[in-house]
Amino acid sequence: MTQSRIEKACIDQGLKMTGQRRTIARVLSEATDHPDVEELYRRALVIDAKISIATVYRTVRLLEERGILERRDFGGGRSRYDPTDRGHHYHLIDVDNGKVIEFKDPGVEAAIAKIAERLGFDLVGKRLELYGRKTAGEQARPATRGRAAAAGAAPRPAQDRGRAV
Amino acid sequence: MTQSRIEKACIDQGLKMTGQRRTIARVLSEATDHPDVEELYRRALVIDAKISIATVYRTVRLLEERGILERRDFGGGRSRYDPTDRGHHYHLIDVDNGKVIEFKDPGVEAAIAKIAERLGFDLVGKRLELYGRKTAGEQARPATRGRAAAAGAAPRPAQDRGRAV
DNA sequence: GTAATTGCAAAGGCTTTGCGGGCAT
DNA sequence: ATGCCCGCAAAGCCTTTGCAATTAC
Repeated sequence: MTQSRIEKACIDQGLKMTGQRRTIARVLSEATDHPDVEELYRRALVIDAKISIATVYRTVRLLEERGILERRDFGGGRSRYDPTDRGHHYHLIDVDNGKVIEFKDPGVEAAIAKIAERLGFDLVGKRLELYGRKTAGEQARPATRGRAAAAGAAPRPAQDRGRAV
Repeated sequence: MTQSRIEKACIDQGLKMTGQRRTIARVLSEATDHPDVEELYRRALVIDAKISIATVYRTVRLLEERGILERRDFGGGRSRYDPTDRGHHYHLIDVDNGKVIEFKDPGVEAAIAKIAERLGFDLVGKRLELYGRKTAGEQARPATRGRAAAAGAAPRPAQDRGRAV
């Protein structure tokens, strides 16, 4: 079995590679969405039936501190994770199905830089999230919700009344 | 005693005005920052020494549902509240002291609209937050931290390792 | 060999909620 | 009068943590 993308990043960072970390690294490497810890745990369980969720929490935190992961908060009370090596991008969340679309845009980039300068600040971080629904005409059928769709696309948990915009 | 700005909004919404709601409405009307529930509770206690924090939670939630307040999440695990009648704006958080600066900008506004159109979405919400520090030269002295500064400007709680960007 | 890591379960922080009594309309 | 609201304390949810056993280097 070849070494996963994130595992390589861990090794580059000099992290001690345990079986659990390798498992989590693999799950993260294979993900194309923005899973939360619970979902990472579920996926990890498939590979290692006795991994603990505490380990998942500890690992994502470690990876975040090492700059391998970025923690995101799309509302809903749970943090979601995004491998840094996917490059800088923003997110558009489809409110009908929770799907997250990534995008870049030099226009906003420029506008943001100008704002920071105008206000006299050096940016250390920025967050831009758009929430919307497909424009009528190409409206997606709000998928029949038998079982919650693959997480990362899951409808918001009860705790969330709407979203903090 | 004249009726506060937020109290008027509550009445317009047909809400039953209890003493506690009037208190919270007043606190919200007088705030110029983005307090969290704990801070609202502290301020409300000055006016009504026996108000309960549960009531504050219930009230901000109600006001949010009625569109009188907007819930914001600047990281740190607590929601912060922003009266809707202040108008649409974005936020720049000074990472050195937690202060929140509000701003508007037609440039980003336009860029965002263009992005939504390009992706084929109708926006129902958006979030833009910038995190930065004052540009060197006009660098603010990182205030001596005896007691936590007025909340809404409080340094992030321990739970927060950095910020979900 | 030794310091770091893991699993488990308990604890923590923020928020919600069940319940009996009280209050606005 | 009565349905909504309040305070209290307990519970819920996500996340962290203490501890003893285990593991990577």
